[in-house]
Amino acid sequence: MTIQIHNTLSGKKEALLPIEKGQVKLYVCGITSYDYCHIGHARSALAFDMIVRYLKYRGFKVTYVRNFTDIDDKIITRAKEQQTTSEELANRFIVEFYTDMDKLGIDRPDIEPKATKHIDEMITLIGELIDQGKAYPSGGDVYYIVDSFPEYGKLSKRNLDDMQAGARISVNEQKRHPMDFVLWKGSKPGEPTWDSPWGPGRPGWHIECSAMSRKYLGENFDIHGGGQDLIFPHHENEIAQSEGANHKPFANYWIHHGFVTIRDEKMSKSLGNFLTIRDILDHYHPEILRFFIFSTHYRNPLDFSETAMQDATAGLERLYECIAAIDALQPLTSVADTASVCTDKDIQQLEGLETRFQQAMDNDFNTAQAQGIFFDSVKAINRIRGKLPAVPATDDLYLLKSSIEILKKLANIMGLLREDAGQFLTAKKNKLVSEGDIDIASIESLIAERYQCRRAKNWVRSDAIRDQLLEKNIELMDGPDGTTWLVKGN
RNA sequence: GGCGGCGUAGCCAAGAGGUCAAGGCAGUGGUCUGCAAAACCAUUAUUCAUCGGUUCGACUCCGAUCGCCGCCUCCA
Repeated sequence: MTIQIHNTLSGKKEALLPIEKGQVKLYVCGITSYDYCHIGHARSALAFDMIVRYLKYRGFKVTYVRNFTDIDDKIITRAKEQQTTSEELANRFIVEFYTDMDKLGIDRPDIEPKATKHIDEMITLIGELIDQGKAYPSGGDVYYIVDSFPEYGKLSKRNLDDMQAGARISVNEQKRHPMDFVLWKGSKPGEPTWDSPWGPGRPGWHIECSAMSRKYLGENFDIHGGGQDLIFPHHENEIAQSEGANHKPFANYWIHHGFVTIRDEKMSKSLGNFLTIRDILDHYHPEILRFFIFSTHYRNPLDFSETAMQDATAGLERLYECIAAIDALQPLTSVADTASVCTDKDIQQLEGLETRFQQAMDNDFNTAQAQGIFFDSVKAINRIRGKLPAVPATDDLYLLKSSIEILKKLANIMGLLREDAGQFLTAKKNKLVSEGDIDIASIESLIAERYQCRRAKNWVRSDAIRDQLLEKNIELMDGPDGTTWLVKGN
């Protein structure tokens, strides 16, 4: 069974057949570094983190390149506002980016090139395009001749005529054709600048990815990815530049993930409806964000809301509760000749876990379906656990423990279930207590008092204590081993 | 206006030409409990926006209609 990937270029799912057997070369457009990252950036980083991990899990060697755009108009403008240099600003937000990525537990790509470190490569590439008559200098800028690339529009499925019908193409006297796009921008006084054969300036946005992907992955490589908003013009232009210069297919597969929306609208600075990664991480454990993001297929829009995050919290806790319960089973109590309590259905369910997971993930990285499979397994595990006698059969115990190990291994591809289950659950409790207006000592002392009341069958006082704590959002649970408690809410 | 996508139970969300339309949340019933809570188990769509067509058979393919979203300008 091969991995099927939805390829934006063909609009269809295709089997992943790398250029070099067993080796996948992946280029992903990273951030423009001028501000804190929002959850849309998180989705991008998380999606490709998952994809890379899955490819590795399936036995591929992966070379993963993700760039930093550290020079562009927004950076220059923002640096001016903050009375600093573009370089300082860009570097500062790269550090902040890493802080967020580390908190989310995202692995570093193999290569993370910065645009400003590859000006020479870009100048070389622009020179090649000019030599081939596919670009022209004009007024200190250099433009790409879109008419020189007959396949222009093949990725975004549009043609030059359609686009010109749209009224929003900016008029620019320097351009021969309104859709020609800039490869090199002449610099204005006070702007960061590099020397070039066409005068001082800086690179256009699209050229960096063509130049850097060629340097690190070659002229033709396997997968190129990014957000859906990059399809046009960014990736379309990259294709025009790279295939125009190299006369070879550029990326074989294009993967584009969907947006994170809020109230069904794309997050954007102009609408002011964006949330930064750290906004979220202030309130939610990183795995909750991951669980939420992977609860939908990567190409679909994902609507952020408190409710959705609460659902994600509940779902993730269900998984952790299951693990914690199995962790708590004592392996030494098992005896070989105890009868098994597992039904064939449960055994089949658990033994099929990894295969079913692979089938889901092979199908264009369907994490939503994969999560469903986790829950199927949890249900089977809980069902068995519920029937377990005080001295369970060795085989049953082994099945439970090994299923949990597989579950954790597979969930790890999405970066989930990495924590110790007990710690995950108590950490949350402690956090909630610290946010409330009662401390653990008072809770414990009231529970101790109630214990005495309950022994004396003083239900009135005992219930009063319970209600008193409930007002503070502390819920009591009487079990055979004493009373435990939790904090209501999320 | 052009192009692309989506519309599945109260909410979120998979699936896919033909046995029961995954799973999560919420709801309901049960186990447990002094009563609860939590947890666990069970259960919840004769139906997949609407209308036509293709087919022995469609939620899944085709066409139209309605609604929503995105791109066409920087954007993950």
